[in-house]
Amino acid sequence: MTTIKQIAIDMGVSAATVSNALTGKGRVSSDMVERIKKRAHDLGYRPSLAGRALRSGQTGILGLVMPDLTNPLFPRIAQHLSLVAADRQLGILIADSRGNPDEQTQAINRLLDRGVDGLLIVPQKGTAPGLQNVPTVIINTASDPDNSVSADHAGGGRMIAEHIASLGHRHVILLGEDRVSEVQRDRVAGMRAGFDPSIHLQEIWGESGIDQLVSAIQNGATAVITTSDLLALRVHSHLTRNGIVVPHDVSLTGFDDLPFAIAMHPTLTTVAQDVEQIAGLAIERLILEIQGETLPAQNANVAMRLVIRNSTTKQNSKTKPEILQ
Amino acid sequence: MTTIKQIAIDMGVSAATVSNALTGKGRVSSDMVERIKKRAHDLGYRPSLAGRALRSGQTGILGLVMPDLTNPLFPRIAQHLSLVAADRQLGILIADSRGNPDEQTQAINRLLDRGVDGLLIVPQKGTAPGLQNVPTVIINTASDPDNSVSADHAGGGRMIAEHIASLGHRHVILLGEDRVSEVQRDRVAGMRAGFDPSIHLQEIWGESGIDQLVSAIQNGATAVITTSDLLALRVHSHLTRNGIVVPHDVSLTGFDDLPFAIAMHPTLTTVAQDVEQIAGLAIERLILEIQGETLPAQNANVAMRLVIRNSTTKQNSKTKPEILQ
DNA sequence: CTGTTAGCGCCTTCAT
DNA sequence: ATGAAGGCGCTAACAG
Repeated sequence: MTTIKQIAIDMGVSAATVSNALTGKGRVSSDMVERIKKRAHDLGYRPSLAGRALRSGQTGILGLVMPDLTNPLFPRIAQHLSLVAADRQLGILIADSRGNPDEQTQAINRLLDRGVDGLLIVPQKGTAPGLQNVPTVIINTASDPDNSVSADHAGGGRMIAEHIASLGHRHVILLGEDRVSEVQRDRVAGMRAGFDPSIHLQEIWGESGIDQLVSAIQNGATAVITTSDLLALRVHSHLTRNGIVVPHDVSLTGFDDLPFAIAMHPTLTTVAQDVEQIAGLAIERLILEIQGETLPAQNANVAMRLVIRNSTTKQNSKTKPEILQ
Repeated sequence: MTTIKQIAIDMGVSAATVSNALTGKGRVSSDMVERIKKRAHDLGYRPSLAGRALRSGQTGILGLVMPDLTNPLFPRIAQHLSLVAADRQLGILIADSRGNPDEQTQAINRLLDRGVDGLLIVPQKGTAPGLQNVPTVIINTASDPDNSVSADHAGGGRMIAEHIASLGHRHVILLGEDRVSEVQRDRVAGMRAGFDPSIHLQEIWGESGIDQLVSAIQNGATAVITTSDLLALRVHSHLTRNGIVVPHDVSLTGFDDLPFAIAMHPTLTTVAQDVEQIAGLAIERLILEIQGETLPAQNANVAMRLVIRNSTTKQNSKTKPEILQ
C-alpha cells in the first residue's frame, strides 16, 4: 500500500503538501499539484479510508436497515441505493432486522458501532425505530409521522381505483394483506378514496379474506383489487381453481409490479414504485442531514405509476360466472 | 463518544491497561479487569472501529458483489450472509455490478478501496472476475474452476429428472433460460444425467424454446422441466392460454423455490437451495482465507432439496390434450 | 507557497 | 501487574 508519506519522501516534500495537492486544497503551486498527482497515480496510490475516517470522524458508509431482506422490494431498493451511493463515493452496509423490533434495534446498533455516517431505515411494520442521534432517513409511507421519503401508496391505490371505476365496475372487493402494516393501510385508504360513494365496496383482509372471495363474487363483485402482486397471484390461483376466469369474470389488480407480474396469464395490472427516484431522494436528503442541515420533517411522496395490463377489463354487466365446486 | 483514554483518566490508570483489560489480553489483575469493564459499560463505551482498523489494517467488513441485485436469489443470499456475518462481528458492504463485466471490476475496486477484508463474489454469468490479491470466495456453480461454494445445481437437476422419471414420463422437454450461464448449463446437464437413455429428451432454450412448447406437447411430451421458477410460471401461463392443463396434461417443474411458487395453482414442484448453509460455508471459508490459511481450491457443493408440490403428477398414457388455437 | 507539529483511537512493544 | 511511548494514515492549524 502506497501511503501519503511514501509519496512525500519519494518526492522530497512533506506529507501535508501531498495531502493538499491530492485533495485539491489549493495551497500548492499548480505544477507541484500536477507532479504529485502523476506520481501518486504511477505508484497506484489509494487513500486509506481508515486513516481518513479516524481523522475526520466520517466513514463514508451508510447503513441500510430493512425489516426483512427477503422483502420482494428489497433487491430493487438496495440496487438503486447502492448505485446512487456509489456515485457519491459512499458505501452501503446492510443489516437485516429479521422481522422483529428487538432485532431492528440491534441491527441499528451494529451499524452505529461501525461508525456509519447515516442510516436508511425501512421500518418494521407497525414500529417506530427509536431514533438515535444520527442522521436518519425513514422510508415507509406518508402516514408515518417519522417518514422522510416514500412511494405515494395512497395515490397508487387511488390510481388503481380510478382505473377500475373507469372500466365500469360498480361492486368491488378490496383485499388487504396485513392490517398491521401502515403501507397496506395507506394503500387501502387510497383505494377507497378513488371510488365515489355510489360504488359498492367490500373490504376484506388476509387469509380469511381470500376464503370469502368466491361468495363475494357470486354476490356480484366484478373486480378484486389487492395490496400486493403476490396476493394477486394467490387470488388468481384461487379463482382459477374455482372456475372463475380473470379478467373475463372478474378483474384483478396487484401492487408493486414485481418481476413475475408479466409472467402471469393474464399479465397483471398493477402499480409500480419509482424506486430509483425514492433512492435518489433518500440519499440526497441523508447527505444533507449528514452535512448538518436541520431539515424540516418533510415527507417526499413519490408518485406511483399505473401499469395497465391484461388482468383488468370492462365490466359489461354479463351474467354471473358459474362457480364450480 | 467515550474513548479508552477517557476511561483511563477517569479511573486513574493508563490507556494501555484499559485496552488490555477490555480485550482480555490477560495482563491485568482480574479485579481491575472487572472494574474497568463495569466502568466502560456504564460510560457506554464503544470501541472505535476506525481506530482499530487503522491500527490493525483490518476493517471487519466483507464486500458482497452480485451480478445484479435484482437477481431473485439475492435477497435470500444477502440475508443469510448478513446474519452469519453479524454473528462473527463482521459487516457486509454491497456492490452491484450492474450486469456487465466492466462494472463488476469497478464494483470490486470500490470495495477494495474501502479496505474490505475479503470479497464474496457471485460472478456475472460467463465471466471470471479478475482475482485480486485479496481473500475471495466465489459463489457460482461446480463447473466453474474458480468456484468455492455453491448449490449443487447439477444434483438439483438430477433430482428433478429422477422425480419426473419415477412418475413414468417417457418424453420430456428440458427448457433452459440462457445458454451463457454456467449455472443454467449445469442444471440442464444434471437433468440429462438423471434420465436413462431410453427416455426421449428434447432440450430447448429461451424465448424460441417457449414457442416450440405447444407443438412438442402435441408430439407427445408429457413433462416440461425448466431451469427457473420464473420460467416455469411463464410456461404455465403460456400453456394455460393454449388450453393445456398442468399437471393434468403435462407436468411442470421450476428451480429455486421462489416465494411465488406456492402462490401458483397448481403449486410448483421445484428444487430449493440451502442458502443458509451456502452462506455459512462461504463466510467460514472466507474467514479462514483472511486468517491467512492457504486453502485448496476446494469446491463445496451443497445439496439441493426437492420440493414436490402439485405441478407434477403420474403420466398415465392418456390421450393427447386437445390444443386450442 | 510549503513545512512542521500534533492528534484522531487504538494496540503493541518495551520498560518499570 | 501496570505505565509510557510510539505509530498506523491522514489532515487541520499554525508556522515559516
